[in-house]
Amino acid sequence: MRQATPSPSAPIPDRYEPAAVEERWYPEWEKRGYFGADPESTRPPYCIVMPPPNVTGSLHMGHGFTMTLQDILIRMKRMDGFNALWQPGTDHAGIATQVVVERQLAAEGKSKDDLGREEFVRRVWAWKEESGGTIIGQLKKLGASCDWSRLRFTLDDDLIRAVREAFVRLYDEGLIYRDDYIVNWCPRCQTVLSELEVDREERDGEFVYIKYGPLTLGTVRPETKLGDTGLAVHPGDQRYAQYVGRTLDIPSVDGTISVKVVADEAVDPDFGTGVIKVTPGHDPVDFEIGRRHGLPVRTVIGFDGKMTAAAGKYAGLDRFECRRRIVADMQALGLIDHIEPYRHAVGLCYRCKTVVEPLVSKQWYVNVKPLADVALAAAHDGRITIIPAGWTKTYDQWMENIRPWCISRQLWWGHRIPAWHCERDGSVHVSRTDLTACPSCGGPVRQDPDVLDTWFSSGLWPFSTLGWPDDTVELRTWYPTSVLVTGFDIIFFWVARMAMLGLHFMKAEPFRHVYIHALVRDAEGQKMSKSKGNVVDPLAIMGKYGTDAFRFTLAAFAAQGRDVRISDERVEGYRNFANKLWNAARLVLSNLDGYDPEGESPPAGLPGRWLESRLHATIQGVRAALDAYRFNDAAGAIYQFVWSDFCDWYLEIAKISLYRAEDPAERQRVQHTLVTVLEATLRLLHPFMPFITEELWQRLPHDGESIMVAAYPKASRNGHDAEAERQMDVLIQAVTAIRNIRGEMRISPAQTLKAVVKVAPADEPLLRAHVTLIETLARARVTIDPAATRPRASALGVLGRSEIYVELEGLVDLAAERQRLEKEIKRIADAIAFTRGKLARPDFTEKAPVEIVDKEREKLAEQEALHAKLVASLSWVG
RNA sequence: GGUCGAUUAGCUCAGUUGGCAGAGCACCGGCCUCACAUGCCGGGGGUCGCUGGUUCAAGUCCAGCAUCGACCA
Repeated sequence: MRQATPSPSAPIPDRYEPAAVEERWYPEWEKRGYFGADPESTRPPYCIVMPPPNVTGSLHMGHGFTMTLQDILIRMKRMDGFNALWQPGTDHAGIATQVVVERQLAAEGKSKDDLGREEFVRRVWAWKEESGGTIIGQLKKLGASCDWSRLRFTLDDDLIRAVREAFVRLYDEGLIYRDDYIVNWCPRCQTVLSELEVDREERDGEFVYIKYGPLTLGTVRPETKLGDTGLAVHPGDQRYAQYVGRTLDIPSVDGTISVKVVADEAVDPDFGTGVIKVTPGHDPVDFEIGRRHGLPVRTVIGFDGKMTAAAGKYAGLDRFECRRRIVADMQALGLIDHIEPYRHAVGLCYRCKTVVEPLVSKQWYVNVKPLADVALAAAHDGRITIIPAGWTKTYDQWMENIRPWCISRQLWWGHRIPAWHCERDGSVHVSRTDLTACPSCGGPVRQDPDVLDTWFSSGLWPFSTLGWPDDTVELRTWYPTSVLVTGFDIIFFWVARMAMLGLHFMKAEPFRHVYIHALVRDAEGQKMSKSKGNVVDPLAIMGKYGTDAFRFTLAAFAAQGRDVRISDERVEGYRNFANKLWNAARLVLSNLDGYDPEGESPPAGLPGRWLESRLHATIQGVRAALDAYRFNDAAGAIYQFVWSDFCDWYLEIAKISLYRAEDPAERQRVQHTLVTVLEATLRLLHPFMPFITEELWQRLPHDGESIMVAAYPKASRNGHDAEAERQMDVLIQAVTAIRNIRGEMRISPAQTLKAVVKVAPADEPLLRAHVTLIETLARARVTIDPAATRPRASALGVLGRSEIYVELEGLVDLAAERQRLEKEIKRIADAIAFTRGKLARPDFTEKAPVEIVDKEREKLAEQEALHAKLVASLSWVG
């Protein structure tokens, strides 16, 4: 081991100051090319494609969380010898981005139509150029080690080519088609929305019972009465059987309308009066009923949300105003039976919260059913594993009930649909290249005005970013990718689409694992939202406590299946952890004088062997946890090791050798243990806390140019040292026993105690060899004597078969010790009663495994011995 | 209405094959002990939501109930 990039002269502040360290190392890593992955490398591939954030967005907690987890995985795998690619990118986010720019225009008193399509799109690109770098810069603040040289944007030329290729192929395979169908329409955004883009919200409304000729029925949308073309009842409903098949002429608010009565299973006979009006033009369920029974579609609400000419005297009215007017008019005509208050779910545009209007229109669809079947199979035969497994069911249910995917959007920002309409013969032509004339008749053509659903391009992401449709070395190296890390909220939007399209075009799953994490919430468990004003800004947190503390907090709380609640207080705790590590390293670094990194490593003493054994267990635990995406377990194991094993115990022990350097060899071997264990710990922690670990690692003796490219620690074959752990356990117990007496007796730490150990023969060599350790850590003068008798006025500590007497003469009130003993006696007596009870039951002794029963007997014996000692010792303080 | 999840210390949460409940924070007591007061030492605190069942043994498995939440309709 050599000191590669030492900075021994630089003073080490006594607090960790993150800002300077972060600013120094990230550019350095980037400059040295550590983030770049080489497709020609012979190392085993590992790849994560980043779920692309909105190009014009900025980093929020959700990003911070998911990107931290991805960075932990990629850094760990990179260090572990994999050819690790973290593929970054951004999404054009069609509707979201368009809405933002429309708002900007509105602030200037303009609309997108004032500008025209070309100018508007230019304007969006300008906004993209202006704000597109923001989130990238923020990801760098977070320490994200993606290969920035491969950054992609969903509207890059090569990705546009991939989208066109995919569209044309699906079209040629007959999987893309156009259809007149009822869709969710946003009258504000002037576009169709997929089912997933509609948010449901409970609202108070009215359930209006209308007299409908001879019948009465209830509806929450009286205004759609103008579009009614039928009535429906349940086939088994005897009350209305006589009407089924008849056409009724119903006097209404604007003349008489004709409706046909049909019987359909979709009607719930127990809801309302059991009769529903059928408005195929404005309700998805009614549309289906209409199709089954041949009812005509009558559109009375237009794309602008206003009543159409077909609405007669109500034409031109806003749909909600029309509702009020119609109810009033019907009331006047005596057509209202009664009105009940009613709470029901309305559909809202997920971007602008306008109430969506179901409307019939011609749209482009993908018949995803055959793709879904394949995607479903892949999740069941082990090609795709979803973690935690519980989400598989959600994925299954969606795939099993999948409906045609509406992929056209009436937006201007996005991938224009590669279809051309002939203005002469009306034919439609789908093409990879732009058409200028109709291939069949040579007539003039114009391109379909619509753009594709954003998720169509994101669905290609795992392979389009790697060069598809070309057969690139990147694809051959990294596809299928290793894991997709994302939140449960986009399982349908994204995971499902990628699975379907990846399997379809690549004939292989896009990712082997899907790790689904939870949501980040505020300290009270509320979902963060701008309107609630409870948004916690990750950049503010990072600025206040440091990036490493922020990342570690997220990892430490990332228990599977549970949301993460973040608050300043929690991050502060891990800021303290970073500082603890910093100071531990400071202690080590300031005691390395005379240390020869190249020198022979002397065999470690007991504490060193113990520490190495603990490190070994920690490495095993961290690796196992990361392999299983149990980030909280991994973080917890390191935290515990650093703070408790390394700092609280080993460093305190090490000081004895370092400060009382009687024996240079002893000092040398302690230095060796300190350096090697700390160095390995830093590497183990690096994926979680990249900055502080690099900074400290560079100051320690080390091999290599950066911790980022150093090896991830491996658990050694014989790493577990059971004997060292057992022996150290005895010493720790001895120290703790004395400290406990001091604490309970409220004796000042400044007071050196006098203790006598009546040692059991088996422990005598151990305790004699390490008496200084006990004396120092317990602040006591300790005498080891197998034949010791108990001094007058002393406190008793029991240590296995040995006893420790702490002299209290003149130090404390003996009544306090008596109290302490009595408390202890009661505790043990309760435990004995419990164990005896267990052993007294024949069922237990006969049916439980022998080793369990033996363990209980052994325990009872120990408890009884301890009890006897404590009881006997009462007389010493009486 | 359907599906899934949650309910463990004052708070936030761990607890992977069933074998006498853990952490962090908060709290109480004692300490500025030469790495760290963003710290050190010691301590108190839980009938593991409720009711049954399986088992020698249940926080852990099964059933039902209650409360909360998410998703889907």
